[in-house]
Amino acid sequence: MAKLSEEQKLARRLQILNAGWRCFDRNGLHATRMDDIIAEAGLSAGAVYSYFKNKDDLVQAALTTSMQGLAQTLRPILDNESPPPPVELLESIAEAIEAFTKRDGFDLKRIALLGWAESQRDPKLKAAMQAFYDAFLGQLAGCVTRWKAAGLFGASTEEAPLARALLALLLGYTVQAAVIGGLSPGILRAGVEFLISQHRASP
Amino acid sequence: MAKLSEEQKLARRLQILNAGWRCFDRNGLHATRMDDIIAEAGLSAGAVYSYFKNKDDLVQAALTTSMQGLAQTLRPILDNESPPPPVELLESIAEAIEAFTKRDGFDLKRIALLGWAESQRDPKLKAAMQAFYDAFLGQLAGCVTRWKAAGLFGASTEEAPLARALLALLLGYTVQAAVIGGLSPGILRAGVEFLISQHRASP
Amino acid sequence: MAKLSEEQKLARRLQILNAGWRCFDRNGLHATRMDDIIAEAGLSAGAVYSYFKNKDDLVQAALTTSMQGLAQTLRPILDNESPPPPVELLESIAEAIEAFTKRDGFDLKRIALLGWAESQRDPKLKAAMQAFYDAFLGQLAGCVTRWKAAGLFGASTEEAPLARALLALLLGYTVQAAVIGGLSPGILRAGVEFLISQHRASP
Amino acid sequence: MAKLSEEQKLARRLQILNAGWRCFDRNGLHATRMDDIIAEAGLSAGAVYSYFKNKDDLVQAALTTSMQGLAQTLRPILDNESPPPPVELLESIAEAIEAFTKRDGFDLKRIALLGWAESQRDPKLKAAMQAFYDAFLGQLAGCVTRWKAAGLFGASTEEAPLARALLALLLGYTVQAAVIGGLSPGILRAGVEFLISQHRASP
DNA sequence: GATGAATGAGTCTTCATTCAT
DNA sequence: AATGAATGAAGACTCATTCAT
Repeated sequence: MAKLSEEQKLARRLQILNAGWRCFDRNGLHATRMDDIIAEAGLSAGAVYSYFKNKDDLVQAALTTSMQGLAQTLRPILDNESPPPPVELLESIAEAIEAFTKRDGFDLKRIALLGWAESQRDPKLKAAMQAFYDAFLGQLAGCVTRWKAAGLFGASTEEAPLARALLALLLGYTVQAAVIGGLSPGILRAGVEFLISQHRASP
Repeated sequence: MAKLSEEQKLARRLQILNAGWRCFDRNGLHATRMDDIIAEAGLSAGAVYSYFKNKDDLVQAALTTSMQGLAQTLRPILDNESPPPPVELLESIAEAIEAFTKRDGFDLKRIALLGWAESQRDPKLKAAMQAFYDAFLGQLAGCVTRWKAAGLFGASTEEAPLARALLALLLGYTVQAAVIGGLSPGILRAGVEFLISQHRASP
Repeated sequence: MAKLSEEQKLARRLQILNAGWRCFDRNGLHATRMDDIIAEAGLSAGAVYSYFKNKDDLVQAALTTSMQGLAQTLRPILDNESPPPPVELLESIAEAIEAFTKRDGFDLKRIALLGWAESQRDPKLKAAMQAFYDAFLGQLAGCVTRWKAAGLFGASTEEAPLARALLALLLGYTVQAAVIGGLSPGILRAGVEFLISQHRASP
Repeated sequence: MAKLSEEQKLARRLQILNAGWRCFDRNGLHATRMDDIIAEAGLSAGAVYSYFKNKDDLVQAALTTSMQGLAQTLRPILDNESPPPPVELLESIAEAIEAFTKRDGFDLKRIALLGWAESQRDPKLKAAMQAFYDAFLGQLAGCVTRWKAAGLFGASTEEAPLARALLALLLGYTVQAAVIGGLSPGILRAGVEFLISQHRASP
């Protein structure tokens, strides 16, 4: 049989990854059997095992590929030299997340939940996850710095806690979208706008 | 072995639940073997199985008991007739969560992550989870109503989106605490305070 | 607690045996759990085990007691000095079997089937069964001898094969009654009468 | 391991069935462990489970395959347009049963007893068994009809009861062969011949 | 005597992975 | 390169029996 080109290999790998995501979305990481993924991919066991060393390898790839893709998607928004105000930034990140995670037959937000759970017991995954979120926090902190420079926040505003709060909103958005449903970037934005609208004692 | 009193049975059940929580915290829901829990509980297989029909039953109980306990813990805070302003409310809820979830040998926040993941594939659990969070959202919306009555928010403030945002902050707090670490109720509070401090165009 | 009289003990034993028969009838020998019998008898585990050494002992007792009871029931019919002709004898034996085996909540004919199956793997039971059927065959052979003496059969008639055929009819009656249903002593009698009515070449 | 042909699969299935029959013959349906069958078949657990869903499935197959095979074996004898007289028919059926059931390392007559017992608690098996015996009875009744047409029996002879009696003889033959031993088709034939030889009042 | 909670060896079944063809 | 049959270790659960109270 003809040798596969590098390109074909990558496509095949993605095909398996997609099958994995679909299965994981449906049944979780552990309850999904290799046979499920094999059947969903429409390949043979041997074929799948020639692309991934074992189940753990495939799980890692499914999770990290997802994270890397999201990081790449969010980069232009987060690295924006003059980021829009928090509320708008949050909404556009949420919309980017939504666009990136909504796939045919699965939703990467749901996969993210699986990844968080799995990271509790898998140190390698935990490290990857921390690196991803540390970078995310760093980018958010950068936005805060630029907001301060632009006069949107006072000089005493600390980057780290605010970045944490912003990340919390996005993470909490993801949990609600996956577990409860009924949430959209617009609603999140509205909620945060209402929160900020809290009456303050005049100076 | 005399007939066990209802009280003794409950204590034994809790003993098994604690063993389960410890094991789940350590190794996740699926990778934890019944034997792990049995050994951790210091009982025999038969004894454990006389309190829980099967592994799934124990998992359900571990997850729902945890949710119910938290709901009960938060009730006085959330049903407060004159709730403190958002920032303080968030901090005190986060502190209550912290106090409730930090256990000997495990952390129920980590268990919550496992529950979210599991709820993706278990409809019964998903329903329980939705009921829990719907109630939570309802209580938060109640706080918003009372804040509006107290003049803290304008009349046009909508309860639902704001409740969603507040829940997102708490959920995101939980994820960060479990997955990244380095977060405390105080830091969350500070972050939200900074967020609210955003300069606004004067009216 | 007061000491039980011999009589009470026997009654209690029979109570357990009845529970056993009911359970065995419902679910077979092996699929019936001791707990089933214990619950059906309305006793405690300890109580049952004070009457029967273990499950095998109870099974043996259930099976042999049933056989002994039937042997005793059939004795007057089989030891009759001037037995009625074969067809009538068969019908009255079948009727006696019917009367003996039809119980409240179970049917000892069905238990007999379980016993035959079990005797394939339990040498002790097999021996008991062979003794029972050997005695049965002996009694039937005795009837044949008396029929010959009474001129009902020719002198060349052999006892053993005829006894075997008669026993086969009764055993086959039992199987059909238990497995297919729709059989009664009267139908069996009619069938054998028709069989005997076969036209013979005149001498 | 290339793809197995349908033929190879059937052979493999039969190999497992044979192992099952041997084990069941030796130790009964319930006391036989899957590991016994697996070892007897010389396969791995997984291999056996790829041919039979579970133990119950294998038991069903062992029992029904046996019945189907017997039905097929007896068909030419039972559907014979001019059946030999009852005594000869019985003998030839018994001989066919003997030839069909006597296998290498087991005896399907003994398995039949296990099947009757099991059918008491398994509705699916009970239905299969009833269908099998109903067909058998129908074929025997057909023989009676043909005997009547041939003048061997009077016009008033009823098919059903006679068929029942004939079936009883064959079933009783099976029980005796399996439980007591010492019976052969020839002895059964002799017994029935003696039974029919009963002196009758001349017309 | 009676109870019924506890034990733990024993079974069925699954599923990740391999490798002969 | 590709296949998919075979492996077998691992894990959930049951149930006969005991014995402390």
